[in-house]
Amino acid sequence: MGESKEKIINRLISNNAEIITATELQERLKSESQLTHYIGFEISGYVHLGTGIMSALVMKDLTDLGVKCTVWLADWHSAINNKLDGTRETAATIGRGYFTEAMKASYVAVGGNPEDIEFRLASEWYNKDPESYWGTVIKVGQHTTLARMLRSIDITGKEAGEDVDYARTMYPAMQAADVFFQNIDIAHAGMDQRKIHVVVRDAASKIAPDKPKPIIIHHPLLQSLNGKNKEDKMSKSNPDSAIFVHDDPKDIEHKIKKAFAPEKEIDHNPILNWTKTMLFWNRSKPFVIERKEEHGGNLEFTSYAELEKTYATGNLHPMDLKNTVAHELIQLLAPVREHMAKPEIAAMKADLDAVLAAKK
RNA sequence: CCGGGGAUGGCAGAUCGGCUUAUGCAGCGGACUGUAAAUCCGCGAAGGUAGGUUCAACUCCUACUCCCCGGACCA
Repeated sequence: MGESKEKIINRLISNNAEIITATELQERLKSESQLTHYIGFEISGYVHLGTGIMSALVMKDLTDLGVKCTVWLADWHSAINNKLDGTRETAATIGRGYFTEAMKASYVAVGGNPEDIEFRLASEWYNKDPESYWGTVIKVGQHTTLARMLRSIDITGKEAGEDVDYARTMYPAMQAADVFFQNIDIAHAGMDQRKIHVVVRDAASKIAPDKPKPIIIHHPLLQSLNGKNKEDKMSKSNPDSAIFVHDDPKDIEHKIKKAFAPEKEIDHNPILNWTKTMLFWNRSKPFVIERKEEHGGNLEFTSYAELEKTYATGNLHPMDLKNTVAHELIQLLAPVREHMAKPEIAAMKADLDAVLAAKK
C-alpha cells in the first residue's frame, strides 16, 4: 500500500458525513496504543451497499491506519425491534452466518483482509460480565433524559405509525452502553445514528470521566434508487431502493436501469450520489464512460467534481452514467458473489431466505 | 379484570343482505421520453377465526382471537 497515513486521514475527513471530532481523531491516531473501532448492526435482513460497502470503506481506511475494527452483531437489539422472526436466537444464527459472511465478502470487495475484522455477538459479550453491562445501561439511563432517548428511537428502527412497545425505549441506552462496555475509541455508523451517538458523547463524561470521549464517525447514507425525496435512503424493506451485496449482475443492471436519474440534476440523483459516495471513495483509476460515437464517444474522469460538472451541463446523459455505474458495481461486488456461491455460504443465505419468507 | 370501539386488497380507507366491495397510494404491463421520474392508457389484488340466522352475509347474531381507547385493581 503506497498511501500515506495523512492521505487516508484526509480522505476519512472529507468523505464521511461527519467526524466528531476530526481533530480528536487526528490527535489520538498519534498515540502509541492501538485505537479500537466498532460498528453495530441489527440483524434484520440482506446486506445492502450502505451496510456492506460503505462501512467496509471506512473500516478499510481505519485498519490501514492501525485501528482495530470490530463489527458488532446486535442480536438483542434486533429482537427488541422485532427483526426477522423476533427472536434473539434467530438474530444470532443469521448474524453469525449470512451476515458475517456478507460483511467479510464486502470487506474483500473493497480490498481488505477479513481476518483484520473481529465479529462480536452482543449477547455473548454481555454474558461475559452481565453485571457490568446492564449496570452501564442503567447508568446511561440515569444520565440521559427520557425525551432525549425517545428522540433517538425513531432512527433506530421504528417506522412511522408503528406502535412502540416499552422495550424499544431501552434500546438507545443499550446501544450507548455497548460503546462503553467494549471500551471503544471510535464508534462508527451511518449518519442515521447521529442522535444516539451524541447521547454517547454527552454521557461519556459521566460514565467514564477519566477517559477521552469516544470519537464518532458517520459515513454518508446512500440515496434510495427510487425515492421521491433526496432524503430517502436505501432500505432493505424496499428491494428496488437498494442493491444487496450478493445481487447478481442482472439484478444490478435491472435496478440501476429502473433508478431515478433526472438529466442534469445533481442534487436528488441516486446514481450520481452513489458514484460520488462509493465509486469515488478512494478511486485511483479514471472513471471511464463508454458510449457510442453518436452520443459523443467515450469520456474519462479523474475526479468526481469534474464528472458532476459535466453531468450538470447535460453533456453526460443519465443512461450512459447508469451503464457505467452498473458495470462498476458488478465488478466491485464480484468477490461477494463468488463468496456467496460457496455451498456452505449459500446455505446460510438460504436460512435467511427462509426466515424472511416466513415473515410474509 | 370491567366498559367502549375496531378487524375489508401490500398500505390507507368507503359502501352494501343479493347487482363489478368503491376510491387513493403502492405494484405490474404499455405509450411517451436516448435512462428513470412526471403524464396518459390498461391490469392484477381484500372482508381475523369458528358457528348461526337467511333462498342469499363482507354486511345481522353468538363465541373466540387480536388491536385500540377509557377505567378499575395494585402501588
